[in-house]
Amino acid sequence: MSSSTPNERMIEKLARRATLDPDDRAALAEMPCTLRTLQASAYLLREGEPARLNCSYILSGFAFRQKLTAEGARQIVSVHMPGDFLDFQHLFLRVADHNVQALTRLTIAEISCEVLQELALARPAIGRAIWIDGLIEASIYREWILNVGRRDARARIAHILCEFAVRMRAAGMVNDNGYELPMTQEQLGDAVGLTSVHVNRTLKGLVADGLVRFDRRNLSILDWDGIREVGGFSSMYLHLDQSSRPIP
Amino acid sequence: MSSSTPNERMIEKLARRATLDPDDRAALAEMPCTLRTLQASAYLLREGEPARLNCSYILSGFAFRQKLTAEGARQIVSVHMPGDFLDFQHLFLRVADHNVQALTRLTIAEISCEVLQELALARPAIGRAIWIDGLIEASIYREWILNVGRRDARARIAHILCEFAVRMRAAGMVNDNGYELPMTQEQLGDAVGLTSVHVNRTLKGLVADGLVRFDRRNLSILDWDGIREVGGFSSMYLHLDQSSRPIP
DNA sequence: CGGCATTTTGATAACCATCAAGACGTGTGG
DNA sequence: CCACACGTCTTGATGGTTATCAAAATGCCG
Repeated sequence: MSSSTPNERMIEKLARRATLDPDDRAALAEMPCTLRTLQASAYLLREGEPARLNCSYILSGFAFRQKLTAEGARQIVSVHMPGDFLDFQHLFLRVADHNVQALTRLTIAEISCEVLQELALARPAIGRAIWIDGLIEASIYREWILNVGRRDARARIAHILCEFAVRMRAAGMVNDNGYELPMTQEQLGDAVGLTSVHVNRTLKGLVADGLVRFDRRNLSILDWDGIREVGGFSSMYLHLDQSSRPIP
Repeated sequence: MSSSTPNERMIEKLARRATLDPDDRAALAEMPCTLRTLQASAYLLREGEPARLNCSYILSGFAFRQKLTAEGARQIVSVHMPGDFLDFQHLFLRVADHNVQALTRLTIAEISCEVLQELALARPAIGRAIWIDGLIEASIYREWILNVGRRDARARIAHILCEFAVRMRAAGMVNDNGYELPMTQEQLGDAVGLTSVHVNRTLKGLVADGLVRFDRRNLSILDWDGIREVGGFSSMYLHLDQSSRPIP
């Protein structure tokens, strides 16, 4: 009943994925969770590790998923913001296939996998919402494969800046015209498959062309249509609205 | 009860994802389906299209998912073989965010989304198996992002050849030492973010080094340890065995 | 103020794309 | 059976994009 359990933000996000009735919300709100705070760059999960008994989502701060090649090159495969589930796939898989790391100082809520599974089973709308959330994450992965595989540096960076802008807005994290980009240029490079040096030059190109402004990690998009076109960005793959099919 | 409905192969694959009891299997086997055959390169689903009422999986042949940049460059984001679900995400999402195309002549079984959803709800083990299947697909997407983002041409191609070898074996599609690679070098390039010209040269390099043999689209791996090392391949991300966590 | 991470800039080289053209293979129709 | 057309594979030459190496400038935190 309490209107501000830590779970609120996560519930709101799930409610955007599927219709939750008041009982669903109450069940989620009452789900016991423990808060944990991590320093930037702390690992939440390591590749090869057995799945945890807990499952967590972000309360504040940012996190990312990452994999390494045998030679040690790093690729960031996703970036996560408040409300996002972090190790949700380990509800079902035995072994972690990638690393999850805090991007900034991070506060998460941990809930028991067992409790969440029971809830998903007992209340189909909740299971459905979590499932859909995972499907949308997969859609973002597909777009990232396209981004890294077939766009040049300028388009890649423009695209990821657009994606962040849209997702940040949906998460309520935009301040007037821009947003706080919580990544170094090296991390940005790791997310789009470029070196930090080339990210720096390309980013400066976008700034020089008047498409974005970028002061001390605060990014403002000055010409939305322009940057959208450079990046070939369309938000469809984020399935922000109408994400949920009507229940048959 | 009939032991050879078209659904058999799909059931076997799901059974590798989660434990299905005889009743689960029977329910899946009895699920009505209609067969459809498509020519190579026919579209099963187009980006932007509203979700279908049916959901399909492959009986024979190969298919792939694909996205295009605004400039028309193509990126293949996944390749699918017999037993794989093709438009499963549209159980829940309203709009297709990518294209699905036949790679070879393709036979699929179509089942009603409604029926499958009801089944997934009524029989948790089935819902669980389908869910896990999607989680593994997401894991493969993550590996592909790493592949295209951080490996050079030689490693990229070695890696995808390893992945196909392992998945083909799991799908029972290997003939003695090799497998039939159902892709042109141009399609291979679209899957790893390279041009067909560069795929050709790189492939020839792998052949010249005695790692693989490649005659008329039949690929044999001659030196498994060697090619695995070149590609930095480890099959962990495929979650082939022990994919399913024990039910708490 | 000093130390450290991050950003910035320059010079050079590697990798891969692009363009072009020929070879090979396969299916089709005369 | 041959001729032809078409897709795919192959090879060569060239250029552009991005990586690499190096070092200086900036910003940030203690």
